[in-house]
Amino acid sequence: MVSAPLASVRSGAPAKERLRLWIRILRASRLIEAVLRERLKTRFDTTLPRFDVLSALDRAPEGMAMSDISRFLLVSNGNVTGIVERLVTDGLASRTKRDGDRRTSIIKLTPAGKEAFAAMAEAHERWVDELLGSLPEDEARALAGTLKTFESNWEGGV
Amino acid sequence: MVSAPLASVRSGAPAKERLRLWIRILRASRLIEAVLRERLKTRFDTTLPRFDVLSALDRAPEGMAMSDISRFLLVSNGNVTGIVERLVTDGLASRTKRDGDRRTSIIKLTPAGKEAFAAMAEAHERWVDELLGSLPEDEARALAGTLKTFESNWEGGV
DNA sequence: GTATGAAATTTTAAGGTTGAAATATATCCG
DNA sequence: CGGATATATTTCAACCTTAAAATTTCATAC
Repeated sequence: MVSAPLASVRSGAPAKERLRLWIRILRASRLIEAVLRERLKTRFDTTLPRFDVLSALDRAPEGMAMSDISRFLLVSNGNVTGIVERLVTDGLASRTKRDGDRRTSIIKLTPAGKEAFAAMAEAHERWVDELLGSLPEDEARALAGTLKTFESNWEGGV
Repeated sequence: MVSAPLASVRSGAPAKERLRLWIRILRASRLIEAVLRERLKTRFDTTLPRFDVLSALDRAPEGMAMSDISRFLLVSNGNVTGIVERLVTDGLASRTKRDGDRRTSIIKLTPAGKEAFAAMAEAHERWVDELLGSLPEDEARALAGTLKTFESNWEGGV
């Protein structure tokens, strides 16, 4: 035995503290998600996963491969298959083959998809602003900064 | 027309700022959840929702009604039905009727359930500590405080 | 060119999730 | 008492989600 576990050495009781933080992050995101989901349903008759995919596609006018979408949204490949399928059926997205690689589909928003997303995005932004309205501007910025650093560290570390 | 929209008056461009924050919260929680889910599966052959229910039950030695569980975990009633069903099948939870009200079931951990949860909780706490390890202690505390306030405001407002 | 392995995607099975409808029980009030 | 209303829960259909297996296509090395 060379030393106590690192975690115990770092400081008082960090594990408990971080666990509490994690629970708070989880609850906050679930509270917000629940409201957004419900509003997307009642006002636009759509779902959060569909909105997420539209949102990803909207930032990529040149289109995205299926795997780009799943990587960006942090969901599995098979998951995206079904959602895109329904978006295509509904006329909001299109899929074409990429020249030179018949494995890859390129998914794009259709004009109808762009239009539908624009309306949703506008409402979505208002809702989020409302739901997070109790956070003072500076705290929001600080929080975002901390989480950004966290996410950056993720790629390298974990 | 009396005034510009409140959001625009409060300060520069708060909506965008809060939207960014929301996206970061969402991504952070998805990143962490993905790891926890994968580890619960490989090391304990269970799922995050099951773990969540066990965790809720563990804090309530006297047992919980189905609706207590769903309210606490922020999920729907019907959802809990299925998860508890499987926990009971696996011998980790028990359901009994409450005297005087035959609508209500009281769900409790069995001894096997307590034991299984204890092992998982210990690992879970270590994992979270590891995954959030890149956050300095003071930032973690600040973040938790902000989120706590946010959650408190929730009940009153929104 | 042809085997071999890598890459992109879909399929499949199991389970999670919701909102709404259905069921069962309790309570309240005239 | 008996009907109306409220509460606790389950059922249902549709969709989301994952991990793993299967499929298709590509790239590389003989």
